[in-house]
Amino acid sequence: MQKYYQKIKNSPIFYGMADSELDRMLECFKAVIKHYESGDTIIRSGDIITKIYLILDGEVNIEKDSYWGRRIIIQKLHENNNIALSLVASKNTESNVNAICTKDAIVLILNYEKCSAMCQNACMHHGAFIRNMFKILSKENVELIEKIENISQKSIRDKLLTYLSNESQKRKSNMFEIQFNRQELADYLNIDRSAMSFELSKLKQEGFINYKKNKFILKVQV
Amino acid sequence: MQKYYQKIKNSPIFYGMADSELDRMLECFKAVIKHYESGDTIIRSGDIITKIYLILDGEVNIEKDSYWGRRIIIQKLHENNNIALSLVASKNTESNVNAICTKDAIVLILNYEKCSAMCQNACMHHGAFIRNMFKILSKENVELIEKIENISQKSIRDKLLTYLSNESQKRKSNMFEIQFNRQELADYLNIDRSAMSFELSKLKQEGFINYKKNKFILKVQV
DNA sequence: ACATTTCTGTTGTTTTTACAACAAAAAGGA
DNA sequence: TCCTTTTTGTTGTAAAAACAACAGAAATGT
Repeated sequence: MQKYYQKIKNSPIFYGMADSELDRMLECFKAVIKHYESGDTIIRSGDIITKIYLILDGEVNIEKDSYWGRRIIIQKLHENNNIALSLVASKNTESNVNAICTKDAIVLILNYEKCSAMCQNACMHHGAFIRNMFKILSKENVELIEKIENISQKSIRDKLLTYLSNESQKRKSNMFEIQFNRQELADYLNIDRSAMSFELSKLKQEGFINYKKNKFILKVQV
Repeated sequence: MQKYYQKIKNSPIFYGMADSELDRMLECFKAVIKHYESGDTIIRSGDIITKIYLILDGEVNIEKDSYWGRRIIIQKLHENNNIALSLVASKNTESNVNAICTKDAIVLILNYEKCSAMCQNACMHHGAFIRNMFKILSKENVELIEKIENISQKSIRDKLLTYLSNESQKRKSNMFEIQFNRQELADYLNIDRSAMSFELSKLKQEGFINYKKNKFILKVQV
């Protein structure tokens, strides 16, 4: 735990807390560190969730298997993102998604139930904690709406352009690197990989974009 | 304001507050009531948002016009739902969606900025308020993920079955009424209305579902 | 450096969807 | 009630996407 103290301290979930406060919070939440390897399932659809998972390092996909066996990537999560916060907070304890580790990860696990139930002792700072989580949730919310915008486009071309221009806006540059490989991007946008590759080539040929592997350049403002 | 006092009091956003507390909150937030007529635009994409809108009655669609002029319905909101909470809370003040009134609405408008900035006086209960909003946000989050699940399905048929079975689960009955008319449902699921109608007929013919107007019956567990 | 595996791009074919145009049914108003 | 308007269902056609199969490029391990 000590090894990751600085990382934990810098996490937005504990933003603005002094060391002594943080220590008490960690104790109150019965915090533990757990390591996952790429490919591990952190949460399986159907699991009863009572803990919050804070990613300190690595990469985790939130996925869903459709009834017909197709994978849907809902989100890709990294350092400082949380898993299951909204689920636990909404008392909706049964997960309906899978959390799959895609790059070896270090995860801080907080027993939220425990603390929120009988929070008399150390948690004068539960207030600050809630405010932080509130901010995190609201940001997630905005991101989910953005994802809805991306996948709500009519054609493969529109989905790509919307996704790329949203990424460009976020990075405040028309030159950026995306987090997905082609298959993952296709799963994220709910389109066929090969059809997507084809459309990307066309967009490159027509001069709208340029790319090499995961580095993209938007040539026109969409 | 007095006219709607009971409705405001019962709203989840003020859950667990005594009358005196509520009064002070409303003052602190400079709360006002505003009426909108069906068709009115409450928020336009691009607007700078600093207030939270709580729907006391009526219906509001959160929509987005794609660059190419197609309408996307992101959410349909009713009594007790809020508009712009996540936006304001994430300090992301420029709206990128439209909020359109679809049935005459009564809306309580709260000046969130004002209060959260200099909250010394009445707001000992700001804590309870934040906790309530936190819960609301987390619920919204779960709903957005459900919407993503719905529209991430591959075919029109799968989208319909996923949507209908999710609705059925929420109402805990295989017989339920949906909130959308056909055009709205098509816009929500991002599909063509006529193609959707055709698929609905087929599903009915094949015995998977039955429906009349907005009343649906799921005949098989999907 | 080489072999092996994974990832990405290309092409033709089949399937699905969007679109347009219209018919039928339902809702609303005078 | 009848007329008008809105909503929903049906059909054929054109366009787009999925799928499959494979080639080429890049990454990985030895």
